[in-house]
Amino acid sequence: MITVAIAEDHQSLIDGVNLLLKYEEEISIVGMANDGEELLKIVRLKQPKVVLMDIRMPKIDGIAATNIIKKELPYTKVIAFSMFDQEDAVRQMIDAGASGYLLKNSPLEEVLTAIHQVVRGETYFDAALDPSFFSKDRKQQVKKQILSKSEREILKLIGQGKTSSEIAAIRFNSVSTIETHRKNIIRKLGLHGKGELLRYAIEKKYDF
Amino acid sequence: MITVAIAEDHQSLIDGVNLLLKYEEEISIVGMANDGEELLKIVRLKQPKVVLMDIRMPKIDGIAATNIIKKELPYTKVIAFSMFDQEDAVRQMIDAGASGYLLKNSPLEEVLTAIHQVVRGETYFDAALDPSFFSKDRKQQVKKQILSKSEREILKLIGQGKTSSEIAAIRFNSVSTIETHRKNIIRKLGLHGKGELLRYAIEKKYDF
DNA sequence: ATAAAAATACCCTTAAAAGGGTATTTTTTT
DNA sequence: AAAAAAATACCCTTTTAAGGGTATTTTTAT
Repeated sequence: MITVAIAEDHQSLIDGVNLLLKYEEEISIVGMANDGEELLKIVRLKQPKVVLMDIRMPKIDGIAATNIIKKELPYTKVIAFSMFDQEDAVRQMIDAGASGYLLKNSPLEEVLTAIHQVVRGETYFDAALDPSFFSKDRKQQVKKQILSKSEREILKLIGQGKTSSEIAAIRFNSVSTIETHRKNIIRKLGLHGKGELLRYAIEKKYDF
Repeated sequence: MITVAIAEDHQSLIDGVNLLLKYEEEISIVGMANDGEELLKIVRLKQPKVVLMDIRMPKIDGIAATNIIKKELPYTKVIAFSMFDQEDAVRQMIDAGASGYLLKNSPLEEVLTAIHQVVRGETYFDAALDPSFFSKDRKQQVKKQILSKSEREILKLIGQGKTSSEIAAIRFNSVSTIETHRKNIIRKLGLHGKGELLRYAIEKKYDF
């Protein structure tokens, strides 16, 4: 039996993961927490094999919590479960000892894959992430299309509230180019609808 | 001399406040921190009269930090310095013992007013806040126009990524009504430009 | 009862953004 | 050298948001 604890700020996400894992016979959710403090209590008590860890949490954030867990219970695998890709966050989570990094807008089935992979001692990183974070031999685990350098730069500027024409001016591109990049980013990340890209860009900025 | 410490995640905001307070002869910034842990160290060491406290901070959040400070140094006045209005945050900061609550999109001069007011033993709350949080006799301190119930509801939905037509469907209003509300919210909060309202709504959601 | 505030809903225009293409040039990788 | 990927830039349409009004009804407070 794979025991799992979930630490997640947003109850809806907990519910979603719960719904998914509830019917997995080899996986059992032994604890849920809405903040880092609560999580640590649960982890100490239940000693789960895997922790699905939100990075952004009240009281104790995911990075701090991961550090504490890996120190106290080094065999516990931590999978970061974050709203969006954020370079600092990935770096810090890996440094803290996380075995995986999932994006919340990924299909929930990825959670299952990641759990099985980390209990086997492997790592699992979602693809919209910058692949330079993990060593070459892990590259094949990056399945989804990732954002190119330009795309990441533009995403950052979008997150700063810039419009396409402002970004075009900054980068000495035509507006068309930025709009093409926007469309490619949207396609690669699987976003839909008007505000989604801006939401992604803004939340990514804060999600660490 | 009024000694002030600033705890703030975003260096640019620290710089801004610093620039403002640098030329105030009766105010002296005795410490700056980028996270709650660092802040507590500084506060214990320097014992400032006033702490400008970001709510959302790494390691120890503003609410936890305020609780600790008010316990250890009850004469230290804490002014919450938050990106946006968030009911829970205001409530929790007041409970933790904060003497004031500023919004970051307020004019910087308000920081000065707030500092002087709290050292006199008074409170200072920014106006885009729901006035029901503070007692009637403090109402006159609420100067700016505040959002009405509908406006706050719509702001919440905007923050959830809903478009005007979706919000109209949810609330059984016409799209025109929602658009009018949007315009009024924008006007009341002093926002400008395309993504600003969405940015405000999204960030508000996370700022606690 | 009568102001004042809030909620409702429309008019207009403009500017983005998004969703759908195609296409060329440059850079990188094999 | 050839293929693949990234960056560039245009075409088209539709939707949404925003900035500028005006205006009626409903609710709340004095």
